[in-house]
Amino acid sequence: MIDDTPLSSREQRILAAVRAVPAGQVASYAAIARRAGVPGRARWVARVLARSEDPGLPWHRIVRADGRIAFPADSEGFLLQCQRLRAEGVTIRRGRVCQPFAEDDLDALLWGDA
DNA sequence: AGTATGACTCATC
DNA sequence: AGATGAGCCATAC
Repeated sequence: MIDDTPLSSREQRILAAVRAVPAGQVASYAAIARRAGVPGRARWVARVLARSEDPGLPWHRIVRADGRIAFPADSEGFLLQCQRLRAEGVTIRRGRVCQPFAEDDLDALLWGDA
Protein backbone atom coordinates (compact mmCIF):
# COMPACT_ATOMS: atom_id res chain seq x y z
CA MET A 1 0.00 0.00 0.00
CA ILE A 2 1.54 3.20 -1.02
CA ASP A 3 -0.91 5.77 0.11
CA ASP A 4 -4.57 5.06 0.50
CA THR A 5 -5.41 8.50 1.80
CA PRO A 6 -6.28 10.98 -0.92
CA LEU A 7 -4.94 14.48 -0.88
CA SER A 8 -8.29 16.01 -0.06
CA SER A 9 -8.36 14.02 3.13
CA ARG A 10 -5.44 15.91 4.55
CA GLU A 11 -6.87 19.22 3.47
CA GLN A 12 -10.24 18.31 4.87
CA ARG A 13 -8.61 17.64 8.19
CA ILE A 14 -7.16 21.14 8.20
CA LEU A 15 -10.53 22.64 7.39
CA ALA A 16 -12.10 20.64 10.19
CA ALA A 17 -9.59 21.97 12.69
CA VAL A 18 -10.19 25.51 11.48
CA ARG A 19 -13.93 25.09 11.77
CA ALA A 20 -13.44 23.75 15.29
CA VAL A 21 -12.19 27.16 16.38
CA PRO A 22 -15.03 28.96 18.19
CA ALA A 23 -15.94 32.52 17.30
CA GLY A 24 -14.15 35.18 19.28
CA GLN A 25 -11.05 33.02 19.50
CA VAL A 26 -8.04 32.53 17.29
CA ALA A 27 -5.54 29.79 16.56
CA SER A 28 -2.11 29.68 14.98
CA TYR A 29 -1.22 27.81 11.81
CA ALA A 30 1.05 25.53 13.80
CA ALA A 31 -1.78 24.70 16.20
CA ILE A 32 -4.12 23.83 13.33
CA ALA A 33 -1.47 21.74 11.64
CA ARG A 34 -0.74 19.99 14.89
CA ARG A 35 -4.40 19.16 15.54
CA ALA A 36 -4.75 18.04 11.95
CA GLY A 37 -1.98 15.53 12.44
CA VAL A 38 0.66 17.31 10.37
CA PRO A 39 2.83 19.26 12.81
CA GLY A 40 5.57 21.32 11.27
CA ARG A 41 3.55 22.11 8.18
CA ALA A 42 2.08 25.46 9.17
CA ARG A 43 3.05 26.76 5.74
CA TRP A 44 1.07 24.08 4.12
CA VAL A 45 -1.96 25.00 6.24
CA ALA A 46 -1.75 28.54 4.94
CA ARG A 47 -1.60 27.24 1.39
CA VAL A 48 -4.66 25.08 1.95
CA LEU A 49 -6.62 28.02 3.31
CA ALA A 50 -5.64 30.18 0.36
CA ARG A 51 -6.60 27.43 -2.05
CA SER A 52 -9.88 26.68 -0.36
CA GLU A 53 -12.80 28.83 -1.40
CA ASP A 54 -15.11 27.57 1.27
CA PRO A 55 -17.32 30.51 2.40
CA GLY A 56 -18.11 28.74 5.66
CA LEU A 57 -14.47 28.44 6.54
CA PRO A 58 -13.46 30.83 9.36
CA TRP A 59 -9.97 31.31 7.94
CA HIS A 60 -9.95 34.74 9.54
CA ARG A 61 -9.57 33.04 12.91
CA ILE A 62 -6.19 31.73 11.87
CA VAL A 63 -3.25 33.97 12.65
CA ARG A 64 0.50 33.65 13.02
CA ALA A 65 2.19 32.20 16.10
CA ASP A 66 2.86 35.72 17.33
CA GLY A 67 -0.84 36.49 17.12
CA ARG A 68 -0.16 38.73 14.15
CA ILE A 69 -2.14 38.82 10.94
CA ALA A 70 -0.45 36.73 8.29
CA PHE A 71 -1.29 39.02 5.39
CA PRO A 72 0.72 42.09 4.45
CA ALA A 73 -0.54 45.22 6.19
CA ASP A 74 -1.46 46.77 2.87
CA SER A 75 -3.39 43.77 1.63
CA GLU A 76 -7.13 43.44 1.41
CA GLY A 77 -7.03 40.15 3.27
CA PHE A 78 -5.37 41.88 6.17
CA LEU A 79 -8.11 44.44 6.55
CA LEU A 80 -10.79 41.86 5.96
CA GLN A 81 -9.45 39.48 8.56
CA CYS A 82 -8.93 42.28 11.05
CA GLN A 83 -12.44 43.56 10.56
CA ARG A 84 -13.95 40.12 10.79
CA LEU A 85 -12.11 39.29 13.99
CA ARG A 86 -13.22 42.53 15.55
CA ALA A 87 -16.76 41.71 14.57
CA GLU A 88 -16.46 38.51 16.59
CA GLY A 89 -15.24 40.34 19.65
CA VAL A 90 -11.52 39.85 19.16
CA THR A 91 -9.37 42.77 20.18
CA ILE A 92 -6.82 43.74 17.58
CA ARG A 93 -3.96 46.14 18.14
CA ARG A 94 -1.91 47.34 15.18
CA GLY A 95 -2.59 44.23 13.15
CA ARG A 96 -2.01 42.00 16.11
CA VAL A 97 -4.50 39.95 18.09
CA CYS A 98 -4.60 40.91 21.74
CA GLN A 99 -5.98 37.63 23.01
CA PRO A 100 -4.77 34.10 23.86
CA PHE A 101 -5.14 31.23 21.43
CA ALA A 102 -7.80 28.54 21.59
CA GLU A 103 -5.51 25.57 21.29
CA ASP A 104 -6.84 23.95 24.43
CA ASP A 105 -10.45 24.47 23.47
CA LEU A 106 -9.60 23.36 20.00
CA ASP A 107 -8.40 20.06 21.35
CA ALA A 108 -11.71 19.38 23.05
CA LEU A 109 -13.76 20.66 20.14
CA LEU A 110 -11.88 18.69 17.58
CA TRP A 111 -12.06 15.47 19.51
CA GLY A 112 -15.67 16.40 20.15
CA ASP A 113 -15.87 13.77 22.83
CA ALA A 114 -15.24 16.08 25.72
C1' DA B 1 16.40 19.37 -11.95
C1' DG B 2 17.59 23.63 -9.55
C1' DT B 3 16.00 28.16 -8.04
C1' DA B 4 12.67 31.33 -6.06
C1' DT B 5 8.68 32.46 -3.28
C1' DG B 6 5.25 32.07 0.38
C1' DA B 7 -1.45 33.59 4.75
C1' DC B 8 5.05 29.96 8.80
C1' DT B 9 8.08 29.20 13.20
C1' DC B 10 11.91 29.50 16.28
C1' DA B 11 16.27 31.27 18.19
C1' DT B 12 18.96 35.21 18.82
C1' DC B 13 20.28 40.23 18.98
C1' DA C 1 8.98 44.98 21.79
C1' DG C 2 10.68 44.91 17.21
C1' DA C 3 14.17 43.27 13.77
C1' DT C 4 17.26 39.53 11.62
C1' DG C 5 18.71 35.03 10.18
C1' DA C 6 18.18 30.17 9.47
C1' DG C 7 15.02 26.08 8.95
C1' DC C 8 11.22 23.55 6.74
C1' DC C 9 7.67 22.17 3.28
C1' DA C 10 5.08 22.54 -1.03
C1' DT C 11 4.24 24.88 -5.38
C1' DA C 12 5.61 27.71 -9.53
C1' DC C 13 8.88 28.81 -13.13
